[in-house]
Formats: sequence, C-alpha cells, structure tokens
Amino acid sequence: MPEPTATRDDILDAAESLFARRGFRATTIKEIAAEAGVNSALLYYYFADKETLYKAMLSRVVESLLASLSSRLEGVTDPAEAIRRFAAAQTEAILQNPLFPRLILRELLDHEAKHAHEKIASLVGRGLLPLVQVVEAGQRTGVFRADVEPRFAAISIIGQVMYFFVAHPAVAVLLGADPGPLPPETVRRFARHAGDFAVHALSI
Amino acid sequence: MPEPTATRDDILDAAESLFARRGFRATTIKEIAAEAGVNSALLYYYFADKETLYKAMLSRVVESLLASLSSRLEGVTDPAEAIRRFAAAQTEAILQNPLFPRLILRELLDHEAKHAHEKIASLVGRGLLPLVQVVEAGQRTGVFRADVEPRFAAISIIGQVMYFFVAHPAVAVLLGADPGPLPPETVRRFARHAGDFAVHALSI
DNA sequence: GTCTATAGGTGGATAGAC
DNA sequence: GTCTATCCACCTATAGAC
Repeated sequence: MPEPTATRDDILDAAESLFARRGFRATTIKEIAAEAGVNSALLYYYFADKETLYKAMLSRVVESLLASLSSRLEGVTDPAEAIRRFAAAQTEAILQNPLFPRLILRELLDHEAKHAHEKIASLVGRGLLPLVQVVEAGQRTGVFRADVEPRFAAISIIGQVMYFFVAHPAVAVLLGADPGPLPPETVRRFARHAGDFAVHALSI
Repeated sequence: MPEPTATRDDILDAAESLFARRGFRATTIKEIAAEAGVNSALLYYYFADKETLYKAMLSRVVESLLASLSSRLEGVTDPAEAIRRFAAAQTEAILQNPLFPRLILRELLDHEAKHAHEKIASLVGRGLLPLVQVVEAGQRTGVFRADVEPRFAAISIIGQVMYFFVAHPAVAVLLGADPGPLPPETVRRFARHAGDFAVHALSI
C-alpha cells in the first residue's frame, strides 16, 4: 500500500468521480488530471497506467464502504432488526459516497474487461454473506419462513436498494422529482420501505 | 423507421451484443463490423454515425422487451397473481434476450452522456407504471397493506430481478455456480422466489 | 450495396527539463 | 514532484472505386 499524499488523493478523488459518471473507457487521463488540477503526465508518476489507477480507486472505495457498513451493524442480534439495519446502513453508506453504486455496478457490468475481479469476491464475502447468515439465523429461531432460499433473499434485499440508486433517472421520473439528486428524506424513506418490505417478505 | 434488410439486422445484432458486453465507448465500429461479417465503412451506409446506430439498437431492444412483457401479462386480474406473473414475465423476457438488463443498466448509468433519454421515459411509462397500478389495485381491494408506497414497491419488485441478472458475477460466486451463464432452472427458481418475496412483502 | 484507402482527431504513455 | 513536448496507436468518419 503506497503512502497517501495530498496530490495522490486529489487524483484518486477525480478518478472516482469521473470513472463513476462516465465509465472506465469514456474517461481520459487528461480529464482526470484537469479535474484534479494537475498535469496529465503526473498521473504516471503516481500510477503505472490507467488500469492501475482504476484499481487503486476501486480498492479505496470498496474498503471504505465495507468499513462503513460493518461499523453500522455491530451488536445487532434480532434478525428482523438486523435486516432493517442493513438496508439503512447500505443507504447511509451510499449517501456518504453517492458514487458507490455506480462504481460497483459498472465493475459488475464490465467484468469481461477483467479490471478487478478480487474486489467482487471481497464484496460478496464481506457484504452479501453476512446478510445470508442473518436470514439463516432468523430461520433457525423460527421468526423467518423456512421456504425461502437465504442466498436469494440476500440478493433481493440488496438488489432493491442498489437498483433504487442506479436507476436514478427512471426513479426520478417515476417519483416526479426535480432533476438532480433526490432529497435525502426521500432516499431514507425508501431505505425504511426496503427494510420493511424485506422483513414482511421473510416473516412467518 | 427505415425498412429492415438482412445486413442492417446483422449489424444491429452485432451492435447489441458488443454494446451490452463492453459499453458504448469501449465498442469500436470495426469490432461491430467484424462481428457482423461486413466492412466497417458499410455501417455508415446504414447509420449516420455510432450514436445513431446505438439508438437504433436500443429502440429495437426496448420495443421487443415491452412487447414481450405486455403479451405475457394480458388478462390477469388478481393483484397477487399479477405480481408473480410480472416477475416471471420479466425473467422470461430476459432469458429470451439475456443482453437486455445490461443494456438498460448501462443506459441508466450513462444517462449523462445523453444517448436515449426518451427510451427511459418509455420504460417507466409502459414497464414500471403498470406495476404501480397493480399494487394500488391490491390496496384498494384490501389484499395488500395500505402502508406501502406503491411506487417504492414497484422499484423493489423490479430491482430484485434486475440486480440478480446484472450482478451476475457476484451472484455466481454466492451461489457457487460454474463460470458462464446460470442454468435456466436456477434463474426460474429465482424468479419464483422474487414473486413470492414481493407478494409476502405486500400482503396483509 | 459493399469495398479500399485514408484523412483527421484523440488518447495513453514516455522522455527529459526544471 | 511537477511540468512541456511529443510519439505512436487507434478510432471515427469520409471519399470514391466497383
């Protein structure tokens, strides 16, 4: 792990914003440099090439998301409460970094372009699997229906929220919202809805 | 609407496959021509430029999806049954054209690049809104909970299935599946799960 | 309708001064 | 560390022969 410097972080910030909004291929080194306020050649002092910069950016984002998620989920034991908390935590983490869903979805969509396969495994292991285990725990204690595939349930829970953010243009039209980002109240209302929706779906 | 010819359709087919797998910017005119088995200059005989080709491809896909969806949903009156049918219909339409979720998600992610804003409105009006109305109908007849925002519910229902397909690399890891596309039985099992999940979530 | 050839532009990456 | 200047590859799009 190379030690962070102010300039290096500026470059990573600019890369994060541009890669999220336009995608890997549509973002140029010169654009990133311009947004970071540095010369484009300087990017090659900090990163070997565009791909390496992309991977460094994605690592930083994924780590910060997983850290944010797990810090919000400590010490919850009741399964239903854990599901609601998960939806809320996922949403709060995204409100903190709104670029996150786009970066992950782009990575999933572009998986043929190899990019960063290990990061996906990391997200599954530390993001999806804990949720699967919560559902299984609820089934063991008898509060959740036994005829639900726990892994399918985890996909349903996470999918609702991810789709809400990624489909933002469609969601905004459906909700009749002004252009631009949705107000945080609306986003948090959806998060509560998603938690309720999942708990009702799972409960006996 | 230009009249279809065999060559034009070959080009659209190739464009569909490549744009879905790699995205707009990462796909080159020469690749599309090669996959269609024609010379790259020929693409400019049928389409004004790359953007026009992209829009024609997307229109064709969206129209065929909406047609496939609505043909599967005719004459269903019971709201719970309509929800289950919707999840199944969405899944069958995707099995018929597996590229569809990626194309739509890419379009949503790239909306800043203008591309085809009208197609999103069309998908909302003819894909999402009918689902909202089903939820509202169920609430009126008292079979669905009244304390659910129908538009949020529609997002949850569609989001589950879209995420399942788009997050395929993560889903495959979670399910411990072989590389490559998931077996149709697994996909249909998820579709049934998604329908059940939503109906349980909505029912009193 | 379909091809060859190529113009014109842009992007990733490097060399080397400061 | 940061910049200027530039090379080379590749991509979109057009001109024009067949």
